[in-house]
Amino acid sequence: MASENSTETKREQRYTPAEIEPGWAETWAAQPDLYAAEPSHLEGQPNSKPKYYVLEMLPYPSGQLHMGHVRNYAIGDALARYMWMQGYNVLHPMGWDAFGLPAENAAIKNNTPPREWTLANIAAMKRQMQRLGLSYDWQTEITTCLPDYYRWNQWFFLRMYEQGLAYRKKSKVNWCPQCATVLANEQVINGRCWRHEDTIVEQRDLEQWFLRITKYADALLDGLDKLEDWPEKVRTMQANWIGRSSGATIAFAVDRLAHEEEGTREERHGKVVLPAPEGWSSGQNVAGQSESGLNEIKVFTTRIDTIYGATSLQLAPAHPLVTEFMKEDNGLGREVDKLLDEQKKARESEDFGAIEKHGVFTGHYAVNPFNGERVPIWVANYVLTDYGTGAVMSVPAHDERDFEFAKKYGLEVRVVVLPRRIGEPKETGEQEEAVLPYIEEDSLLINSGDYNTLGCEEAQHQMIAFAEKSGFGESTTTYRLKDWGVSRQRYWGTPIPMLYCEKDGIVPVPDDQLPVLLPDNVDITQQNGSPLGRVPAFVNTSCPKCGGPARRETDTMDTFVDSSWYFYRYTDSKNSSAPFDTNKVAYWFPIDQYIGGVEHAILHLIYSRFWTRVMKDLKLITNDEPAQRLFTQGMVIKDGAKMSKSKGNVVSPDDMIARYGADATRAYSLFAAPPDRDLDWQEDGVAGVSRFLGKVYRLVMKHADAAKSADGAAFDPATLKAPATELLRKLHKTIDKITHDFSGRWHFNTSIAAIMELVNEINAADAAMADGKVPPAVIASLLDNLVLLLAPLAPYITAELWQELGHTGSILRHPWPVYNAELAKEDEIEIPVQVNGKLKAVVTVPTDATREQIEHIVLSNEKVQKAITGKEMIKLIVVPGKLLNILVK
RNA sequence: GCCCGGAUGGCGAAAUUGGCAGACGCAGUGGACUUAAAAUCCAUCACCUUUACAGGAGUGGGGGUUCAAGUCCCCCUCCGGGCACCA
Repeated sequence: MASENSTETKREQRYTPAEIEPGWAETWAAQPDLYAAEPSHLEGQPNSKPKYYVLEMLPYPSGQLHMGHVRNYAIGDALARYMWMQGYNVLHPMGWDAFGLPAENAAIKNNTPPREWTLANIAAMKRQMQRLGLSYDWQTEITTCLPDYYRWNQWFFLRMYEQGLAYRKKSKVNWCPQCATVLANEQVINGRCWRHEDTIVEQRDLEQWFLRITKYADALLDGLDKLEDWPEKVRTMQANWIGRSSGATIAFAVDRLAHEEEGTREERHGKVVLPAPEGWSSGQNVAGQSESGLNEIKVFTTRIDTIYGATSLQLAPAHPLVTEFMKEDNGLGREVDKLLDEQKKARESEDFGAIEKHGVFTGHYAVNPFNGERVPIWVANYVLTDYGTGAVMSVPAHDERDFEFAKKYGLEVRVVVLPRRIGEPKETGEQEEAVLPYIEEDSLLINSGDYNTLGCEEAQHQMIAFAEKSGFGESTTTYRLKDWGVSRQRYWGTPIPMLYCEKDGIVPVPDDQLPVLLPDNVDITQQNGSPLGRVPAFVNTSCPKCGGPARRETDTMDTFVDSSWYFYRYTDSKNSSAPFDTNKVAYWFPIDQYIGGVEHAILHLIYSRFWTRVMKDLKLITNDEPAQRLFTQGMVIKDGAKMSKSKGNVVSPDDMIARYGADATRAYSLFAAPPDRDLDWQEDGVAGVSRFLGKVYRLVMKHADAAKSADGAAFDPATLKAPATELLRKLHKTIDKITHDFSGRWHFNTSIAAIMELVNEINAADAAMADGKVPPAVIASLLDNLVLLLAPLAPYITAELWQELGHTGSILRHPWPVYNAELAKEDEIEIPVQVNGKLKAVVTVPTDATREQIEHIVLSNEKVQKAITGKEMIKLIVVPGKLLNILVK
């Protein structure tokens, strides 16, 4: 009988997450208000709490959470729970980035409509999230593929159209043959599609809708400086992507007479800078002579100060003037075709930095407006068509690429800038060769007419001013950033709310006709353009202006439109008359903490910053930036590689939950590495964390009755003795540490390690607690606080134990433990003693010992004595509270 | 090529300001409990020499500053990520 009883007790105290967790998950799901924020209108009322908006990036509903999600959400959830316990009004929402190509692919493959497939996936993933015990307020949930969300995409698009920020143009665009659609520049990585690493993106001439993100290029770049709480890495990546560079555009007149004087192109192979022809003079207004635009070549340069050293011009093979020249010269045409081909190959190769420079002389000359010299015009494969003007002035002496090119083709290298330290310009040729190309800007000009002896920077100012005054040039800023192409020739996206009327041309859909609904039952194939174009009932409509027949735009929007503003919608997700209430956004924004993967550093994070600035200009919001702080967590890897189906190293969250429980799975993802670092998933480690949770469970269960017997009474610290004092000291040191971890570095791995230490120490005093040597009030304090400290990291077990400790109500609403410095104070500290820098002993001294007392204790220590006997003491270094170092000889 | 990370036991990692390197956990080894297993608990181990005591080396490599360096300075190697003929 007795033995059966004890078996019973043992079973009861065994930690079995499978018995604890599902019940709580159900309880929580049945309380929709549990994680709801207080409404923003309570702000300013007595007792109103400070707001805290913590957000994890919304997932694409693929159907399955992966460990990367789990890690991301475990971090956000821990923070949300901690902030609740700290008394904040927390907004912690979740939603679904539900448009996108995988739904269409699944539709083609499984014959399931994208909508059905997507909604089923959402339901499945939502169940997984609830099983993980994540504290989302599902009442604010958003699903971007539903009309009540995407109608606002259309609404914003119309506002941008009104502002001239959305426009249609024909241009070369990136086309992924796999996706059968156009891609934005941001979605092309090394010439390949961001979804299909092996697929080379083609260039196609198409008419497309663009959003004028370039208008905000300066604002987006300058704004980065204020985002101090964003990772440096992300800010750098965005700055590089925007790629601002300032310089000047200078027009060189084309002298098309030259070749008539001097034989064939090959014979004149442009090695020499010819003297200026009659009638050309420095500073001549060449722009005025141009009619077709083909009588001049505009070059963009950041180094106008080196223009006297320009010994040729280099045009991109696709430059209009080159096309012109090719018409007159078949030989040139063939060579240019080769260059074009090389450029295409370069775009498609893995590392296009390695391409060899080639070029061909056109046989024509242009005139340098500064010194009137004729310089040969070349075509070169390293000149890009779509950056700057598609033409550069080549200054071999002061540019690495130009130097390499000039050496190869025997073009003149003319030095026009010298380091300040070289006072004597007449260096020997060899020495000059050795330092070329010389690209430093902290230098002086030579061989540059009126500008000799000026510093580079000063020369740049003066030369630009002269060019502007003379009308052949101007100060120019260029960007690498291009406007955002948002048209997609796919079905599963937001219809672009535009019409084409024969009479009125492009006509926007009026607001009162929104949303333009995405039709169901569409035949999705990836041939012959947009699937919507094959739905007559969708395409054919009437013009709101003239009432005549009109055609709808059949392209849909890039899915990155959806995620550009979704976090605003959470604050007012049910609003049917506006995307959101401006006042609600004003209360919640900016997001206090945004958490997600670094892979969105350029895509989502730059688009949403752009959208925020547009919305501010539309007076919808008042914040400049969406998120105050950004955190990018590391990847979850397995066996040193990113988890992927093809590698067969995928660990399923469901599997982990089934075996170890959601708490252990989550806690392990926080314990195994600091959150910003990559995490190598080791199942033994999950088992270890599970063992730790079991220890906590048994510890609390064993002493819960003792704790409850205190009945809420406080203890008097003055009456306590060891081990109670020591346990309380450890407890308060742990409280201090974890509170710091949450507010600062987020090293939850060390937070959990600290709780492990605490548990180990309490366990070591198990006998004393069982014998009643520790007052019940102290036991209650230890266990209550232990559970509270663990609550943000392991919600299920702490909810269970909180109840077992006799508490009612959600542990989330219980205040975070308060650190008591008095209880944490040490009576004695251990001080390491070094002799000549080598550790010889560790001595224990009272915390309040004087320097003399410490020296006395140390010098009378046996081990120290042994180490210094017979030697002469030179110096004694005492670092109070830290260390003591004796130098002997 | 340029910019940002990183390199610490068999493994994941810790060391917040220059002050006991390796906390915490995993794995390993030995033991207790058990008919047995699971679960749990205790001990042990972290590299070299040594049975032990003890000693030595040691935070990717080389140099430097300092009483003292994983931490600061200089040079180099390797790994990860980003950018890349951007004029």
